[in-house]
This record gives sequence, C-alpha cells and structure tokens, in this order.
Amino acid sequence: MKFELENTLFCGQSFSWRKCDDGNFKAVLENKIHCVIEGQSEFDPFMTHYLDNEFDYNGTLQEITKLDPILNSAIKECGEIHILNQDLWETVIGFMLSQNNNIKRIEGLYDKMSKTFGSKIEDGYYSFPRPEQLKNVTEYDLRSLGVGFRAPYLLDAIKRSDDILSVVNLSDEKADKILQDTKGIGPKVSACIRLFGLHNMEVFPKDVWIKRVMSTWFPGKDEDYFKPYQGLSQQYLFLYARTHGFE
DNA sequence: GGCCAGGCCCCAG
DNA sequence: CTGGGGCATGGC
Repeated sequence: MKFELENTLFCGQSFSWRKCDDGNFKAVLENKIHCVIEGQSEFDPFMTHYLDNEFDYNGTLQEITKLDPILNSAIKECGEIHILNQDLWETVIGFMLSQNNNIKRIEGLYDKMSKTFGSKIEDGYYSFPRPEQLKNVTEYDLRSLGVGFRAPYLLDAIKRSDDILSVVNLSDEKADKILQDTKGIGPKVSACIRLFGLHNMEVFPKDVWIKRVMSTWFPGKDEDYFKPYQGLSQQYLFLYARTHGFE
C-alpha cells in the first residue's frame, strides 16, 4: 500500500501544516521550517520519526482490513495514513482550540497564536509558542485573537503546563486524569491529546462525526469492536465519513 | 442569514 | 449519573 502524505497531514490530527501554492506542505516544527511534498519517499530523521515511518503500517492495515468491511472501504479509499508523533504541548493547545470549532478556524487560531506569541523563523513562518512564551499572556490577549470562551481554558493549561507536560512519563489512566483536571479538557480532547500527542494508539476519540459513524454504521457496537486498533480505526472512520459522507 | 463546528462547563433533576 | 442550555467566533 502507498503512503498518503497529504491525507496524513490533513486528516484532522495536526493543525500545523499548510499547503503552499507550489504544492509543497510546510510547517514550523522544533523551530525549523519543514517542507515536504506528495510522492516524497525519503525524509530526514526528524520527519521520519514525526511521520511514524518506522512502524509497520502495511501489516497493521492488512489486519484491520480483515476486521471489518467498512474499515476495508475506508482504507481502500484513503490509502495508507499514519498517526503522527507530534509535540505534546502543540497538541494540547491545538485540541483545546478545537472544541465546538471547525478545522479551518482552528488552523487560523493556531497561526495567530504562533505569529503573536511564538518565535519568528523567517518572514511568514513562526514557531508555535512554548509555555514560557505564554507565561504573561492575559485573558484579554487571548480573546483579542478570537479564541472566545476558550480563553480561560488556555490560561489554566498554561498555568498547569509543567503538570501537563509531565504526563509523558505516566500511565494512560494517570495521564488522562491530569489532562482532564485542566479546565476545557474533557474526555474527547483528552483522547485526542493522548492519541495524537502521546501516541497512545488504543485511544478512540469520539467527536460529532465519530458519533454519527457509530450510530449509522456500527449500531449496537462500541470502540471495543476495533480492538486493538482503536486509534487508527478511528482516524480512518473520521476521514472517510468527512470526505465520503454517509450513505 | 442561520446553522454548524474533532466539546465542555455548569446546573438542575 | 444523565441531560440540556449556553458559550465566542467565523466558515459556509
């Protein structure tokens, strides 16, 4: 199966990437501009790990294909997509911004936060701000960017950033609790952070799309049906439902 | 121009 | 513990 770079970067797990007019995909990660393009097969060490290219997706997807016919269709249509190894802090804030929001606007807010509080790499490219860079930010500053009712949530996350970043060393259950102790992080946002920021591949985030997917395509079933491939299954169903629609 | 968006908080029962 | 209103903002 062929790796689908664009589907991987734009399937809703990351808010860092932009498609440029020349067809390249660009993002600022680790204070560096990264540029990749569809069809590319060689990546530098950072991107190789970021794209999770060391994992055997081919074998895993063959297993999932056998699990269920709808997943089989989703995998056929979407191709080989990977779960990224993203920075935890960027994932935390990204998915806090995501609640009751749409992806276009999440990306816009993500860019505004980078431009306003991050470090300039070169013209038009800014790193996403680290917790230290957000230390003195006020609720007014955040509301001015357009984050709306999420402003106090972000402030709480900034205040608790040390605890939040410490969850990399904790068990899944403890990580989930500490994340949800933050204002504005509930079950779904925590699940997204754990899947996309901690690479907990057995988490199954349930947003409005996945709830629709479950009630229409998998009535009576729950996430255990997809064991032990909950994370990947969820991402295929999310992308498939959004692009293909419900029939 | 109203509906909706990768939900969560808060408060009633 | 479960259900539903309210929430800022702007894309469509």
